[in-house]
Amino acid sequence: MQPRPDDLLHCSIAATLSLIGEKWTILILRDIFQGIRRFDDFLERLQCSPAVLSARLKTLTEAGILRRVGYREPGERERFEYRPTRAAVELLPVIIGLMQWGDRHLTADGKGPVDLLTRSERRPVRAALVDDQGQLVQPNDIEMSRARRQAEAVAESESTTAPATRA
Amino acid sequence: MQPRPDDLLHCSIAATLSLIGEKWTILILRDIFQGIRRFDDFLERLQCSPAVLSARLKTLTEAGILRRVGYREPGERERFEYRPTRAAVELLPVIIGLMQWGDRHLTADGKGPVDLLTRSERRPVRAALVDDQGQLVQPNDIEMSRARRQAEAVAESESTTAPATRA
DNA sequence: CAGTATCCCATATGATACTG
DNA sequence: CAGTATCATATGGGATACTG
Repeated sequence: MQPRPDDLLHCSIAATLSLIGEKWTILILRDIFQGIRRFDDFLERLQCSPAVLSARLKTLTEAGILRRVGYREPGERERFEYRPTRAAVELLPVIIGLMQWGDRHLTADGKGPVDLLTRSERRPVRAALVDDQGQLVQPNDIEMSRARRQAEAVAESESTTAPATRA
Repeated sequence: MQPRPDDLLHCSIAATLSLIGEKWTILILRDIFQGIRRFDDFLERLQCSPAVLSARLKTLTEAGILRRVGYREPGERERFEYRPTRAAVELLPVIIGLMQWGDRHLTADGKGPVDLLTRSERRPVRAALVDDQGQLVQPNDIEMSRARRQAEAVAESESTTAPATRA
């Protein structure tokens, strides 16, 4: 998915989507977080063509989101698997956020077919917004505005404030 | 973006993507959260064709993510604007998650062009994973597994556990 | 198993003109 | 302003065959 070049420079949302916004990419990451590691296993779960899968895995690997790791089981030839990197893990709020939204808004009972629990204490997990102290933030207490960094005191005529979140 | 029908039923991630996974949809929501409300303003910022914008706004409205509201300024004819609903606000972890990932991984200095602050105390905001008590959860403390509800005690031969998050 | 290479097609999109 | 209509094009993706 390629937005206009201008957006790629000026908007991290567009830039990220240009990397992981293709049709199958997020579903590959979903599978990764469910433990899928090998080409044929992805293929079976996604039901996409191997060419597409190959291309997406390559993009994800080049972006540093997956690592391609060779391994060899005793007596077997070398195989490869794809593992999540830290950059992949940092996409979890996005992926879990998508899942949670679908659970709430697109199912009859508001519950989805996949559970998320902490390993340690088996507590339910959800994506949320927090401040720099880890305290939950109410969504309509948020203001999204253009950052003002160094040399940007220029072009002051344009409005830089933003009305922001209000349902 | 239409994944295979099977996924729509069994995966909330795929289901949500089928609604908001199109090329411009998330960028429309980005603009919504920056206060954009009117057709021509979206058009100018997105630089997409009016037909596409129209279609996406329709999808978002039908999905209950936006509301189309008529208004009339004194002496003017009726105009329309699009406002976020609660369902839109619940997508913020996804949108902010995308932005935050791009800020961290796709910029030189790790900082993006948009700031997120709480209105009340002007603290930085980020997307994160929390448990049911609002406590932060470490990403690799998470286990994603098929929920076991009512009649699913069948088909026990298949492995239902998942290795999950490990970089 | 783990991919790559082709071919073809559906459709999303860009460009543009038009309407109330 | 707020869209709808039309047309040409690009490209993502499905199907399938092939390779080390």
